Amino acid sequence: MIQSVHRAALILKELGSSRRLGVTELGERLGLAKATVFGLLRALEAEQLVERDDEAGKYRLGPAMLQLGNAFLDNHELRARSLLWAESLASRVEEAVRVGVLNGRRVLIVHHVFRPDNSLQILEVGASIPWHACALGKAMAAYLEAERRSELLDEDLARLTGKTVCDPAVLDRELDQVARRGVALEDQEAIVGEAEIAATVFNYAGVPVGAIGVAGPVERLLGDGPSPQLVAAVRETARSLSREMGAGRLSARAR
Amino acid sequence: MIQSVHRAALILKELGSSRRLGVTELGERLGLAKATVFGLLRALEAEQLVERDDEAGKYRLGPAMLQLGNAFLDNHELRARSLLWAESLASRVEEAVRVGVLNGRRVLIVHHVFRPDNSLQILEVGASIPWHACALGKAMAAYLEAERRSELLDEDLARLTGKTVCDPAVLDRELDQVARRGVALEDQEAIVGEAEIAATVFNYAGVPVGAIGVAGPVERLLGDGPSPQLVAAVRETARSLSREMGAGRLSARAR
DNA sequence: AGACGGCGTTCGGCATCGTCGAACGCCCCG
DNA sequence: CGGGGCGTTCGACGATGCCGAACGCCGTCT
Repeated sequence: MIQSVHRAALILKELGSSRRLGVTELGERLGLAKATVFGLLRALEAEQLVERDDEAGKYRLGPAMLQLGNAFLDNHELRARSLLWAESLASRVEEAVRVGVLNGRRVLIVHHVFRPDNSLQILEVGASIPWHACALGKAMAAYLEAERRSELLDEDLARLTGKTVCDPAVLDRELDQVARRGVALEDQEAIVGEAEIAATVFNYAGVPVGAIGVAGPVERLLGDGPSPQLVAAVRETARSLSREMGAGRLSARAR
Repeated sequence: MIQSVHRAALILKELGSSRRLGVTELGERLGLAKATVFGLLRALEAEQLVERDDEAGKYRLGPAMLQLGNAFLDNHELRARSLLWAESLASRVEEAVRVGVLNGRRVLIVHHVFRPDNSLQILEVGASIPWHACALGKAMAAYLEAERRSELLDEDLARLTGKTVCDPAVLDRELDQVARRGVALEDQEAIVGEAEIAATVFNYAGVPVGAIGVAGPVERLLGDGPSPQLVAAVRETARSLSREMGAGRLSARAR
């Protein structure tokens, strides 16, 4: 649908995962004539969505991309509403807090508060993680309708560490448990040594729209069993956020 | 050039500055038939560059936008090389550090290290500031070739605060002074109470490719004249970064 | 309760617009 | 000095995306 737009998007995604590429290489990867790729690049360049590397005429993503990515965040309702809650959760439990949404088979981090201890941490906003390898993803998956859930379970569940759960049956049972407990856990399933405790955020209609959770060293979060205070804090924050999402919508409707 | 790509980009930019819009409104703003806009939106939606609001069928930017914005940062050479320098500058002077590049008539912040004092700060990465209202912008403008500089000086120099310098002649003289001193200053020209000290980053060819600077409360940065330690720290950091940018390119060439 | 207006959406025909292969000029390398 | 790789230009063909008009849905006004 709209060939040229589709192809332009393919080029952007290709450039996004490759630092810089030339016209010829892009043409080969996408199976397009050089002239076609060139035309598309020229158009994207005029929009600053793409820019030319100083030398060698190669292309990379352009600054407009960053501005639009930021605009996405600014317009994101869940993110906007979670800013204060995430901040207060982080200072309450003294751990990093992440907020994510489900995007296909991955969780996209839309907000991230550093652990308040002055240590050097990298910002994860914009990162995307396989849903089955983080507590945020499991928290959302647990409340999806059956059909969508089995879609997620059916396909490639990549192994990221020795502890990643890749068996659909095991994951399925885990999701049931998550739904019962109201929190999802993750024990070094994405990064060795790192764990996460997360809970689901719902909108006014009871549909999961995201998740919020605490991430940190496994010994502090899951020492012997998940820390009860952390679980309680995460659950309460998620519930407050859900209420706010619902209240927002309802008051908007009342207008 | 490539009408549909251009129009798609216009839609994205329009959505970026409006939270959410409907087909009709977009059509009006861009002077396009509804059906045309709809087709473009459908294509963009398939790429996740745009998503539909749950109710009311309005559209907003999609999650792929955030991923691409992040990919831009990951691929950004100046940003990558500035990470460590910015961190060490921030802890040395105990103030926030910003790194920016010139994008048209604005400075795009590509990296931002918080002031290390646990205060609540908002991340400015992705923000774009009129070049004449920040030290980063003036640091770059001062070293542009004459033609490009006068382009920047010629047009709308918006007033953001009472202290914003909007007179081209005054700015022109200030830029000469920046070039002589090797640092640019900004005194509450963007935000009342906030000042900045910045220096230019050059590539191997001596072309300004960005700037790095310290931002903070005016009394700490410019108390009575710019703090000499800060100026020295900023200058040294910018020079180190420049050397690294140059070295990177030269070694790449030597291959 | 009914009609209206506004919305997002579908349809189909026309001509525009993007696509492609081939050829060009440039640079680097042998 | 010749070759091969690159990004770029050209021109002609025809697929493709554009548009105006019509549809169906919802909320509102009377």
